[in-house]
Amino acid sequence: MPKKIPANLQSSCMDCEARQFAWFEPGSADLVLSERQKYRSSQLLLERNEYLFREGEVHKAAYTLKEGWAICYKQLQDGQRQIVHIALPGDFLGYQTDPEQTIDYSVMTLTECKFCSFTPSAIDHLLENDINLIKRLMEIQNKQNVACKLKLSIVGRAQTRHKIAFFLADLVRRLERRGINTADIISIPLSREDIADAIGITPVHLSRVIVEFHNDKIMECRHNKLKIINLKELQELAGSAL
Amino acid sequence: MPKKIPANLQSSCMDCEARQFAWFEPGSADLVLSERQKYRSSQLLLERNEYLFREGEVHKAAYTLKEGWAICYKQLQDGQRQIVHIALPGDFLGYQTDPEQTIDYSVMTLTECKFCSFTPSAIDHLLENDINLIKRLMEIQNKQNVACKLKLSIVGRAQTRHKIAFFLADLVRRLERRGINTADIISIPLSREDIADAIGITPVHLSRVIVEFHNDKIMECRHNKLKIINLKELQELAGSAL
DNA sequence: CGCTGAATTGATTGGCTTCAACAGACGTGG
DNA sequence: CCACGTCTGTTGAAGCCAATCAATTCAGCG
Repeated sequence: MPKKIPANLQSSCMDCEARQFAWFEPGSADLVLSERQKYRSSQLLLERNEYLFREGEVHKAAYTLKEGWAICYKQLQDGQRQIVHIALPGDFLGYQTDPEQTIDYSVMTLTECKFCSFTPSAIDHLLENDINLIKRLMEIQNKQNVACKLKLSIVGRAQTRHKIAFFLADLVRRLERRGINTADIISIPLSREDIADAIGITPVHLSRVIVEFHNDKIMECRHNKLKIINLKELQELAGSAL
Repeated sequence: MPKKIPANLQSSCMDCEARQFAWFEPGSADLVLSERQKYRSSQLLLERNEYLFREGEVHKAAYTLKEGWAICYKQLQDGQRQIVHIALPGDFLGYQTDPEQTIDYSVMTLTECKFCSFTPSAIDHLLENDINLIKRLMEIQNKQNVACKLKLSIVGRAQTRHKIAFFLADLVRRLERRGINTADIISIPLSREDIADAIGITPVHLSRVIVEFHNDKIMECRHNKLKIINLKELQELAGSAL
């Protein structure tokens, strides 16, 4: 069950580590942050494997993921799952220009997660009074768009080895920007099935190719631990895309 | 070569058939349309198989496709092509929040095409003075986002028959909304390779499955002509997604 | 220590690609 | 108007990559 964090225990936007990548990014407008924060409706705590919202629901809030990992996915009628995004701290989820519309994907936590939520009226108010927030929101949408087209082209046309390399290289880059030392062993709360569903292959085959990568001294990936051995080669396999 | 249409021959936004789907959509603000039109920088005429812009370029304008068909695609390093969108009249192309950024996809015409172009400064001016245009632009980005995630999930996880059905059903729906009678024979300027590159299979295999569909009395597709025989079944194959 | 779920590994199948040959449509020029 | 070349699309045969099914190993945990 999603748990609302009591108001007196909620943390401030000012101290948020995720802010660097989030809607309320740092900038010259820091003075008005406390003003903005008023419109952050509340903070939410979810356990592992809980849903923030599910595809098909009319779910009117939007969220910034503050802490934890989550997956955004769509489901086909035959039950097949395509993960469209691995959500990391700072990612903005669930925003729709029309809040009455059913949402087109589900968000499920992979770890315990903290979210900051925004109601449509709060978002409206922020947008109407802060041109920088509008621009930033557009930028976020734009980036999501670019990333989605890139994934589409990789999933549609790349070879399996390239798909895996792309997925990992992309993830590593994003973790790096969040201050994680990716030269060490990295903790990754993703199952084989999660990765497979993100790149459109089966977990069985993924397993085999990961062994290949290990033999080729590119990377190791076992027990939710990822160790990049040859980042340069991984990125080359991933393509100039990164 | 792209050809600029002389100012005195440019058509008005007011009479534009594509407007219904475009940025300057009809609405209560029709009175200010002539005001908006001032910021439409110019109109462009392209022949078949010409580029509006190419992936990797710094191309600062954005466009509404007014007439014709075009493809938006990305290219992998090995030359593989993924078509990310079939552009039809009204579609808004090439917009980026940061005009200095290189563009992430190419646009090539499939037929003679007419485009209405907007410079970044014109867009900025429009956005700063018309809250409805901001909202409309957000809505467009949002829709593109939703569509891209849907394509990703189909290309990643659906079976070939479903992919083809989805591609065609989606196209038919969009043509219908543009006033084309899709019960008749429809002219489609797409080669086998184009369709194959949109759904991530080979043209050879596509050809075979199209024969199957013909035998199953679902649709025919030959010589750039498409005839839907059993729309209901096509849509069912395509999935509840539509 | 045994239970459970995930990951690996092996054997087999099959869907799709690849390669190659052929047919059809279209445009051009004789 | 037909011959010719080109390009696109179709068809056939062969092979391979990845999926499937099943058995085994492994890690985590009570």
